[in-house]
Amino acid sequence: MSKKRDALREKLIEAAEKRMEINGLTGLRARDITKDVGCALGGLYTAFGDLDELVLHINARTLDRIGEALSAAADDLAPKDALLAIALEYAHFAESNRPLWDALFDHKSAKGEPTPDWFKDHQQAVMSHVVLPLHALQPQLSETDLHLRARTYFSAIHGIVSISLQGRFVGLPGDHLNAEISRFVGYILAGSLEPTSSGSPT
Amino acid sequence: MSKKRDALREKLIEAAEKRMEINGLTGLRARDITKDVGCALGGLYTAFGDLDELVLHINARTLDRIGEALSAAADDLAPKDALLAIALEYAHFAESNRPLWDALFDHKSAKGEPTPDWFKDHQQAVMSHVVLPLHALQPQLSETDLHLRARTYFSAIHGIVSISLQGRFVGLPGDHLNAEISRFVGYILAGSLEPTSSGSPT
DNA sequence: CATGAAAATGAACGACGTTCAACATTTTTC
DNA sequence: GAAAAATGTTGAACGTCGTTCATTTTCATG
Repeated sequence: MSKKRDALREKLIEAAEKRMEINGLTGLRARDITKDVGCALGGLYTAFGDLDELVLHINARTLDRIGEALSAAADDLAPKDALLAIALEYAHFAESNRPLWDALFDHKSAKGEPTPDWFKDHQQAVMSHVVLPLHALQPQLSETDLHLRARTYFSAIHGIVSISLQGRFVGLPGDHLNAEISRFVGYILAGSLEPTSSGSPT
Repeated sequence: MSKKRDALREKLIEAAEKRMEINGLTGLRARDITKDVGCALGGLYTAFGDLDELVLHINARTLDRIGEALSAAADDLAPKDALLAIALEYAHFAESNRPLWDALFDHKSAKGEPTPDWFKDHQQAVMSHVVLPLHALQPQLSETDLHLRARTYFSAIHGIVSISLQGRFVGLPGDHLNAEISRFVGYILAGSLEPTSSGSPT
């Protein structure tokens, strides 16, 4: 029933992803993609409701790749080492997959549509690689707090990588990224494990 | 000689900024702006080379406002308190100026043009509010290292704020932002001042 | 007032995402 | 297997956008 349809969807995602790896998110044209696939322009709108929806599928794939990369990097490591390895691997992935990684955060759905649940699952899968070592380090945390801390840690690393890679911010040598991350993670781990720092800082 | 021209530029920036506060960066139309100002569509291109260039001027204004806000927040505080206050104020500014703040990071020049120097100056001015207390805390740092650490600190806070505000990431209560920032800054300050953590972490 | 340079104008252009009436194909029905 | 209904595919056409540029208007100067 939907065998052909699914095949077309897959081919479109593949072609669009290939285009995006070269020209980035802003260089993605419906006409180019459909030409690559060999279907009519309108065909894209029988497979997806939107060009945004197609991008969402590409981004889901990218999230999965990030998840695999983080998983491999943290494999077998002790919790603290895992957190550092994840941060460094995240930076490495971003560097070596710039257009795809950029699209992950540059893309905003034109209409006000909220992020679909199936996409959030892919995000969650990435986040789980931070949750695991964090849980090992701080087993007393509630589920909610654990996820809050994981998101905060991930967000901070993401910010460092993000602003470093988009060199448009005030020029500073960009190859110090790994060193900055290592030092920064060191600070966090040292600070968060201080038994005296349990009070709220003011 | 260029009095009228400068007046038009100013009116265009003002009108565009007002539009952006309501409809965001993606809702910015050359036709709307010029209609608001009362000039012809082409008039925008006698004042600016580009719509992107106009956005750059709005963003420069936003950076200046952030600088003022951070300055006021850190006023008179001890270095460690200043760093926390800056982080919290940055989050507060982002929350209460969403469209303008979003544009600051969503905007990418369509062509490959690098960020102009005059714009980097505005960025630098913001960063200087992090550099100052950091220098007080770690006076032994070289100029380069100082700016690297400042950018890393700013980037991390930015990442936390950024991912928290764009709620599309896996749903977690958003009003914990301040608490997360406070805790996180506490970690960094505690960890970075540990005399035993001078070795490279592994 | 005449003149020429500078600024302003808005119709026109090309590129884009999206739509939809027409056409083609597959499935169902008898 | 033919006819009919449902479904899938097509690409010309539409509306919107940023941008251009031949033309007109403005205005300081001789």
